[in-house]
Amino acid sequence: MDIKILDVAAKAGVSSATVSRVLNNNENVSARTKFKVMQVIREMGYQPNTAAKNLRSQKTSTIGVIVPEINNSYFAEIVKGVENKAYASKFKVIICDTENSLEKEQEFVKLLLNKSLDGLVLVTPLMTNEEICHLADLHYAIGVVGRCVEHEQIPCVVTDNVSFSKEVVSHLVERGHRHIAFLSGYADAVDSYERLEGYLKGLREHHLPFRPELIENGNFNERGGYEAMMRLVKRQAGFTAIYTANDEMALGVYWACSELGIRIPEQLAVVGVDNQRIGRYITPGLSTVSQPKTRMGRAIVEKLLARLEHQELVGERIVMIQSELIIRGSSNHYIC
Amino acid sequence: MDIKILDVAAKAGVSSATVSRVLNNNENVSARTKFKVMQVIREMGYQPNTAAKNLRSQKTSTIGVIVPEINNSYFAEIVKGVENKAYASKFKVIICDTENSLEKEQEFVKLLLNKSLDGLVLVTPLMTNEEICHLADLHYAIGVVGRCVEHEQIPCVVTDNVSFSKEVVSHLVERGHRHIAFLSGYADAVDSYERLEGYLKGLREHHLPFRPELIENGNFNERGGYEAMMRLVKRQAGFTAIYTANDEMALGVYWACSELGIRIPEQLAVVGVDNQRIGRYITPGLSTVSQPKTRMGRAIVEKLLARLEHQELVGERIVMIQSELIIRGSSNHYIC
DNA sequence: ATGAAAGCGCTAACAC
DNA sequence: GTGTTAGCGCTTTCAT
Repeated sequence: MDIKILDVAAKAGVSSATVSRVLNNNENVSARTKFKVMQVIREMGYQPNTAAKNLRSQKTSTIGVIVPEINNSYFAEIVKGVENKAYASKFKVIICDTENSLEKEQEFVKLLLNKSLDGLVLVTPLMTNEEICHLADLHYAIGVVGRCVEHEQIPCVVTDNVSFSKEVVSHLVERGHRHIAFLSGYADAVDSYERLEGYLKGLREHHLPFRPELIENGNFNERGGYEAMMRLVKRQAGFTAIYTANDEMALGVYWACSELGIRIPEQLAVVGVDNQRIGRYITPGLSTVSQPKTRMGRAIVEKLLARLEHQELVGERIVMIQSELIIRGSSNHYIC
Repeated sequence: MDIKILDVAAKAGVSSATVSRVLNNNENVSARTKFKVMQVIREMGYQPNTAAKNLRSQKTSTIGVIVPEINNSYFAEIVKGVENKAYASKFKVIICDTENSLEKEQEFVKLLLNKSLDGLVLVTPLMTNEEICHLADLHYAIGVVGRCVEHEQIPCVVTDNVSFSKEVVSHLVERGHRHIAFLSGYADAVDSYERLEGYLKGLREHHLPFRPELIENGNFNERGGYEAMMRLVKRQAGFTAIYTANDEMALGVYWACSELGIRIPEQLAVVGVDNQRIGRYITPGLSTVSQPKTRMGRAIVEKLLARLEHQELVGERIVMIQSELIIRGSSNHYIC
């Protein structure tokens, strides 16, 4: 059997309470005793039993993180930030890759209820805001990334969709474009909606008319982008630039253009969002918006751990992370 | 305070032992009692406390997985397999992204010692085989992916580096190549070594001489591949094809070729390993070897959980996962 | 088939 | 500054 605290206590000639105090850096231990105990701990290779500690202290030093798919660089980067920050605070991280299954997500949430987890990070969750708020009402510590949930005690890390989308429009206008199409993702995604909003605000700022026939939906994936672009072209609406709500759809646009013989950027400027690695390798390089994903992960953990420590949220509830427009060949061309 | 097993017992008019039996699907409970207890559990929304359960049963239903970097599709896919399989068996997964820090890796291993984890999966670990074997000697459940550790009780999931490398050579020979260069990763990496071995065996099989001046090291990254290719060319060794130990270095070769005006595949055939997504988008498409990463993750968890259940390893200790050669434009050209 | 009771290994309130 | 001790909430003999 393993060594337990009483074994250490016996060998060090003190009580288990004193050993516990040493382990938990309690003030009330003389330097001499502390030294002695530490020495015995090292000698015996003692490791405090986590389950016993958790049971007694009603804490686990563990948080969960739920992502739709871990094998997607966007989420993997966020998870990295979560793990790194948690590790720095001696917290463990249990992951859940839901594969877009609401059921699996809800199943995982039970780890909060059965006290396997001190807190939970939801990255673009499938659950409704009501469900999330309900958990927070029950005083569970929740943090959300990529969506804004209206609840006093829920910190949210979001991106500045509206602001960078306006920036994209400004950039295109500056290059001489006046007819800019927009490809959204699924209609009900917040990111989609907010990027559309930013696009519209950008147009207004530059006194450009909003033309509904220049809006299409591409479901956030490559094929969807391809098909949306085909529909747009067939409509003969006339546009010289396209802003796609993510890089994936931009790839679909590239694909469509190569089939249709449309030259990028001379005949069509393209700007995406996500700064996927591929964008740097395709020709021409894809202009895009870069979001500091790892930092987003770190930020939400910071908020969550503070909430855990002080029993309530501290500081700003909503953390908006600034993104950066990266201009590459696909939109870096002046038209007259 | 939360509801505990005694509350359920009281309300159901039974003892806590009976409730526990129901929860753990023990045979010795009458159908009637079981039904009644289940009903009360549901009514009260009872959730068994994990820490108490863990403490009492000396198990955690949790495994750890250590990867060098989670934000790398190769490892992310493996983690996905690990998580999916674990979830299917009601196990939780704690991740550790070491960022190639041996220290962090060793720190994480302590979770095994302090009983936070029932088992641990090491993906291309930094630790020495000795360290890993030592843990296994102490009867901790360990699984290794991407490296073969010689220990009775350690299951290993590895790829068929030698065999697919031979296949790559055969493919190139079939296209008419007789002077094939090889770019290895870091010299001490097993993958590097085995791929080199397969390359050499492939040459022998086709009665081609081994020419040491055609071997270079590119550190598994893009820049390294670029520099290695430059050295190779400067050497004027004369070769018409190059096999790089991963796709990353192949990208470096593309880069070098574009600077040097070498046409792929007409003047140089290129084959990589990993089937990174980028390979499909660059021009010409990169021939590569695809490894079923998610399946590797599932496989090691399967082994590990079986080992946990039966207290010892069952079935094959070494699982070799078959890879697939994907031929794209970069090598699909016959030379005379 | 069910209940009583003894811990699992630790922490913290209380006593000295 | 240190020791004693009572649990944390569950599982599992051992009775019955």
